[in-house]
Amino acid sequence: MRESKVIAPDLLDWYDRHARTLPWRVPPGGPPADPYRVWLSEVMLQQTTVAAVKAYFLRFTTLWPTVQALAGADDAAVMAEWAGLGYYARARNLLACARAVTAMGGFPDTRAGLQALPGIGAYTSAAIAAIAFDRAETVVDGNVERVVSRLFAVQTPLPRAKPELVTLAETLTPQARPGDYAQAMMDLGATICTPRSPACVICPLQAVCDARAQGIAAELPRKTPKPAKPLRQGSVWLARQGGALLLEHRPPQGLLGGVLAFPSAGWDGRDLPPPGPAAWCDLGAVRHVFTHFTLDLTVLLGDLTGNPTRGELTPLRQIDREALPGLMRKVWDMAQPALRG
DNA sequence: ATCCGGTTAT
DNA sequence: ATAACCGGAT
Repeated sequence: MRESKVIAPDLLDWYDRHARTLPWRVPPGGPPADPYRVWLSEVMLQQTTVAAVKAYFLRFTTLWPTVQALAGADDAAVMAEWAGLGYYARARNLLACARAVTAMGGFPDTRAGLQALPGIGAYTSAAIAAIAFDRAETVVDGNVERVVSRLFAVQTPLPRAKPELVTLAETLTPQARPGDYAQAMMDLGATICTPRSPACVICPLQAVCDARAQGIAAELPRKTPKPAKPLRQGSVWLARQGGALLLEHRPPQGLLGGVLAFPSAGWDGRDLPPPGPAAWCDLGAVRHVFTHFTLDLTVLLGDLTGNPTRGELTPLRQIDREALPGLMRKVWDMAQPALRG
């Protein structure tokens, strides 16, 4: 059992003096912000920095001041305004969510109700419930994970530590001012308890921070090193004869087992020669990321001058792109200009 | 060149 | 359980 901590009073005092002023924020201590603006900003903030979001938020709220207005917008207009922000599934979910909310007469005011909406997951539902509806939900984003892992000097590496960090974070959430508290945690993570060099000397929580006491704040949270993906290289042959290309079924076991593919070699443990005699023309390389490695495959096109040694000649028009694995689709796509010209 | 980060689909 | 989705920061 870990020692419990009380941080909300000190953190809220700090927030009252140092809260960032942001277009979607209201000042600390006052009534909560408009749920529409909280939702819109939180969705934009998913995987995206505050600096990048500001201009988009202003533009969206000018164009569409309410969720009803946004619900009535053309899909294409919203996609166009979102352009440049990235992760475009967010924009599609944004519209679906705006329409659902409009149909139900307004935003749900509970975390569960919010999380049932498109594009709203564990983080965003808690953030809206806390910030817009003053509910004592615990908001855990990357900032909070970092702050909590340091406060309690959690040595378990992420992502395995996630459930432990959520549990610890829940013990810290106050009943009073949960919205300001949530924003304070994120501001602390963004401005003081930063990933690289945390400013512990000016941190309002330095006195209760275990990592600070142990001098390991900058080393936390630990992360399981992503298995370094080695780069492998190989060749794939587009062996042409008349209007047909050589295709083969890969060996039933192992990588891409049993799927249709253009003959290839050099990257999957097999080191085979070209599937027939031809003068090969280098079309360039396709890159494909597998679970354990990144593959650069050199695409070679040639007209067979003799019998193929493996595979089956398949008429071009009979080749179904959708029947190929992703890697081979990339190869197919790259070859299109050459196969026409 | 590498790190960072929520949600959804698979 | 994990990969796909993108752009910005370091």
